[in-house]
Amino acid sequence: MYRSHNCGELNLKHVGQSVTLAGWVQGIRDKGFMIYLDLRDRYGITQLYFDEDKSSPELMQLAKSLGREFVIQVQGTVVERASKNPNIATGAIELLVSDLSILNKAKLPPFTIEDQTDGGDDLRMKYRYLDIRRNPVKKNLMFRHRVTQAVRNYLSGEGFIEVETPYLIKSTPEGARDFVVPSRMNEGQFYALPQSPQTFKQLLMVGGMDKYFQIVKCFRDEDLRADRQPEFTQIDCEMAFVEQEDILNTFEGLTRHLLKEINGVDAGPFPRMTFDDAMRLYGNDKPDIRFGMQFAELNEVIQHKDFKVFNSAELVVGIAVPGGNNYTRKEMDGLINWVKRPQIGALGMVYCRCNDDGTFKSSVDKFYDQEDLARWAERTGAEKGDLICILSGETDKVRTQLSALRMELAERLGLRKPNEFAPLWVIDFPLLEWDEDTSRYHAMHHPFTSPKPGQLELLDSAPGEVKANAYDLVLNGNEIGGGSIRIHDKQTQAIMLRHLGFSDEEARAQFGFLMDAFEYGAPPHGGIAFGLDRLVAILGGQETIRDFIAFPKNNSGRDVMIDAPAPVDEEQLNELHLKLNLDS
RNA sequence: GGUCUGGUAGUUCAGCUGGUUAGAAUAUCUGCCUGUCACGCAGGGGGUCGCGGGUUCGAGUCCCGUCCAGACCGCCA
Repeated sequence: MYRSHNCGELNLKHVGQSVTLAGWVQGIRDKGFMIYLDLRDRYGITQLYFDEDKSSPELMQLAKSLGREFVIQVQGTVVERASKNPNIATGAIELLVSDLSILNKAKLPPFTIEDQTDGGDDLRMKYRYLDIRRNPVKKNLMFRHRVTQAVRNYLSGEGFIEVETPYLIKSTPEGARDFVVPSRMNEGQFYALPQSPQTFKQLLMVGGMDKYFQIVKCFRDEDLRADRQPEFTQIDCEMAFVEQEDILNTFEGLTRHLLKEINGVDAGPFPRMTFDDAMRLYGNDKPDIRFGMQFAELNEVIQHKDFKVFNSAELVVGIAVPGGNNYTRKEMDGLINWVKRPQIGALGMVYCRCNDDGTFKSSVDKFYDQEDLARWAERTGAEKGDLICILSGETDKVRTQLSALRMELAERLGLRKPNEFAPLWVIDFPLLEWDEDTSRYHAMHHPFTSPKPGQLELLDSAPGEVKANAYDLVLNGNEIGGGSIRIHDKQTQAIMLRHLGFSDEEARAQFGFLMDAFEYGAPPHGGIAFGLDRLVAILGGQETIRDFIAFPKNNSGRDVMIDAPAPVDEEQLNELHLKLNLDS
C-alpha cells in the first residue's frame, strides 16, 4: 500500500494518527534545524515536517537531498501545527515524518509547477504532463469531467441511449476537409474520420433507437483558432418523432440543468431570435446578449443630407456605446484605425458624442445639424455621455464590421462578464447559402436539414429565401450547439442534393445508403450537437478551449509533445500503396 | 493562402535613434537561519541574442530571407 490517505484530506481529527502519504515534492523550505516540505497530489497539499530534535540525522540528510517534483512516500504522525495556514484545507495539521523513501527522482522541471507558472504556452504543451500537475489545468480537466458526467446523467435520465458510431468512415465532398486514412487492405482507397456522426445517428433513428446521444470525437482538417481544434468533442444527440419545438425544449432542459448543476445559475426560459433578427440587430448569427448595444439602422434619418458616403451606402447602421463620450481624441483615432485594419476592413467610421448638456458633437457636423444628431441618438438609444459609432456600406459587410466593433468595445468596457450567462436560441436559419467561390448554393447547416414546411417549392424560384428547421444554441456570443429537423424521405433528400449541385449518380454514390434507409420506414427525426470543449470552457468562464483539453494541438495542428504529425517510413508507405509527391 | 505580433539566461521579460564586459525578476547551486507556508539573509554559476545572409568601422538593435510560436482574416456543411 503506497498511501493510507491523500494529500488533501488530513485535518485536526486525524491528529495523533500514523499515516502514509505519497506524492510530488511541491517545494521545500529548509530552515536548517527543521525542514518544511509541501507534498502534492491531485487532492491537495500536505505539509511535511522534519525536525533535528525529533528526526534522525540520516532522515534529515535524505530530506535535504530532495528536489522539486521528486516522487516520495512518507510515513509519520499527524500533528497540530504551531502556526496554521488558513489558505489550504490541510493547513491546521502537518505530518511529522518518521520514514521517507524516494520512489522516483525528478529532473528539474523546465517551468515552475505553480498556479502562476513562469512557463510559456509552447513549453507547457511540450511538457503537458507537468502542466497537468498545475492547479489551473488540473481543475479544468476535473471541471470537464463534472460537465460530461452531468450531461450523461441528465440525458440518461431522459431516456437517451449512448451509442458509439464508427471513426473509420467515408469522405464526403460537403463541409470541412476530411482527415483521411489510407486502407492497407483496399488498395488505393481511403477512410475518412468523421466530421460528425451525422448520418449514423440518423440511421440509428431509422433503426428505432428513438433517443440517442454520444460524447464523441469529431475531426475537421481546417485551420485552428483559440476555440477550434482539429479533433474536438461533441455531445451528439438525435431524437425520433419530434418537431423543432420538442428538440428546443429537451436541450434547453439539458443546458438549464448544466447551468444549475455546474454554475449554480437559475436560467429562465431561453429567449429566441430569428436568424434575420440576429443579423439585423447584432450583425451576427451568434449574438452576445449579455449587454445591449443593439444595431440601429439609420438610412431613413441619415440619407437626406449631402454626405455622399452615407447616401451611396446600402446600409448605414450605428450603435450607442455606453459612457463612450469620455473617449479622448486619441482613443477615437485609435478606434477608427481599429475598424480600418484589414481584419475588419471598414473604410472609416463616423461618430457622434452625446454631451452631458444634451448637445451633440459629431465627426460630420458639416453635414448634419443638432436635430439630425438627436434623431441618431433616438434611434440608437444613446443617452447623455454615450458615443454613437456609425458604419456604412454593403449590408453584409457593414454588419460584420459593426459586430466586430461591438464585441471589441464590450470587451474593453468589461461588459462580457464571464460569470454571467445569457443563453439564446437562434432559429429559422436559411437552408442554403450562396458560395461566391464555387458559384453555387451550399447547405448552411448540412444537406440533411429539412426546409420549413411548405417552402420546398421556393427552392426553384428563390433558393436563398428558403428557411430551414435549423437552430443554434448561443451562449455568451458563442455557438455552443446547432441542429435541425432532418429530411426523412427519399424524394425530398434527392431534391435537396440536386439543388446542392449533386448529380443523381453522385448523390447515390455518396448518400445512397441514407436514401435507401429512408425507404424502409424512416421516422421523422431531428437533433442537435453541442461543442463540448467550447461549452465546458464557457461554463468555466474562459474563452480558450485548450486548457480544457488534456493534450491539445498547437496553432498549426501539431502535438508538440509527441511531435506529431511525423513522416512514416518507406515500408509503411508501400504497405499502404502510397507514393509521396512532395512537389505539389 | 493572407495580415499582424513575438523569438535575448532553465523560465518570464527589459535592452531607446546601431556604440564599453547584454541586464532584471524568478528558478537553480553553496552557506546561514527553531514555525516556514511566494520563507528570509549572504554569495555563486548560468547567454551561439531562433537560424542564414547583407549594410556598417561597429548589429541583440537596421535590411532581406528562413524557421518556430501566438492572435486574427480566409476556411470551419
